[in-house]
Amino acid sequence: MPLSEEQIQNMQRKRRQILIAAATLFAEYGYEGTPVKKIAEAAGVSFGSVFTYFDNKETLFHSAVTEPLKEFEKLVEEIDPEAEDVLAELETMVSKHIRIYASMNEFLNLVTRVLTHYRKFPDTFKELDEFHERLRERVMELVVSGQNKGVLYEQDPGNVATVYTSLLMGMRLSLIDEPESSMWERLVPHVMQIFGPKH
Amino acid sequence: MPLSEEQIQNMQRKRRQILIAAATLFAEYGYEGTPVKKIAEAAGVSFGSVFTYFDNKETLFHSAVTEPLKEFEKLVEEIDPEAEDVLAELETMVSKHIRIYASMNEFLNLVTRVLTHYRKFPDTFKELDEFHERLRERVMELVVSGQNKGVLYEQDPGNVATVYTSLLMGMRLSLIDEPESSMWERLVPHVMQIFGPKH
DNA sequence: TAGTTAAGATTGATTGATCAATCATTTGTG
DNA sequence: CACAAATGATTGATCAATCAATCTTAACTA
Repeated sequence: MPLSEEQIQNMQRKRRQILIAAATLFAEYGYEGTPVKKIAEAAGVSFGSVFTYFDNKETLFHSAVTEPLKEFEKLVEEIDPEAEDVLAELETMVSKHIRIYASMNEFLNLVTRVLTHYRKFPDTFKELDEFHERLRERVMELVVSGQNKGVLYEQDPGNVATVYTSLLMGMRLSLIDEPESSMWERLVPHVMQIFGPKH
Repeated sequence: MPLSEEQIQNMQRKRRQILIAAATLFAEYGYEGTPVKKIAEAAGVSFGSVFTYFDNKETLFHSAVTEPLKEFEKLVEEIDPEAEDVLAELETMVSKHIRIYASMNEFLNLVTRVLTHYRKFPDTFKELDEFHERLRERVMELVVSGQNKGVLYEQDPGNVATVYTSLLMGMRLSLIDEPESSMWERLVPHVMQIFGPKH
């Protein structure tokens, strides 16, 4: 009657496959634009099986967006607001973020869909917004520290953080057909300007 | 047999009403998420009439996105790369753009949908991309002029223009539930930093 | 060990709803 | 009357979700 360890692992793998296929297709074709049938095919699973793993299409969408988000939590934690050399810490952060935003085209497309459709996916939007707020908070702390240490010009740190995170999302949209990561790298010093470094 | 002047005007008005309703609904619910029936209702027109004005739903979408774009052409033309006082010209431009981007939530949502779905709407995407390129070009010329005059620090002008237009789009996404225009206004000096003004 | 049972996962045909597009009919106008 | 615009019922396609039937396997039995 109970499932064996192997069966449980198989089911977990299946669930992951469905999520991956869903994320890819939702990112490419949008929520209404991707039939569950297609997700099932891409995941190598029968149509019916999708509904044994997820109550309905909406739940699947929510999970496909929010579960990968956990992977990105370390992006927030890696920022050290207590860093001695604030400018170096900022440059490391920007460089890392740029590289990730450049490479996560698919997932960020998905995020964009939720943002532009936030009335339709309020719960999903809320989780994204909370993540964004945590990131913004950390950046803000680092900016405050830099201003106190005198290595950054005085500006409203909240606004600086807002402009920074906005710029990351905006670059993802503007360079949407620009997979060339080197183009992105070249923008790092320009992004740094936002923080008002004293030269 | 020929239509009277009044009839022609009525038809043109009807066409405009359909386009306005379509833009609003497409922006809110996306392409697949808005039935033609709903557009017809919102425009105060019968279902069948939509198809006497537009061949099909795709054509209607394309027109709803690209026709309002003509209104924005003056945003590009208003930038004067020959301006004496480059810093003042830049600040005027940024202020104007911020105000417009803050107020055009609906239309820019629509634009974002095309960008994230550019494989599905290649022709529409192309027109948006061309507009973006014209804007970027003008900004670049102004930056070059500012650097030659010595009022801006030397940076790659192309990159500066890219970062600027990216930031505008990104702010629209980040502040998606922030209709408060005053929040946007406060970001003007931060955006100016991108251009590297000498103080 | 082989055979039996039952719990639970898997499947895809079916159902009912929704949609874009068509088209025969009606309405309005010169 | 003649022509063109306007209408909405109809058509055929597509979709999410359900569900009865099938398969898989752990647990039990002799």
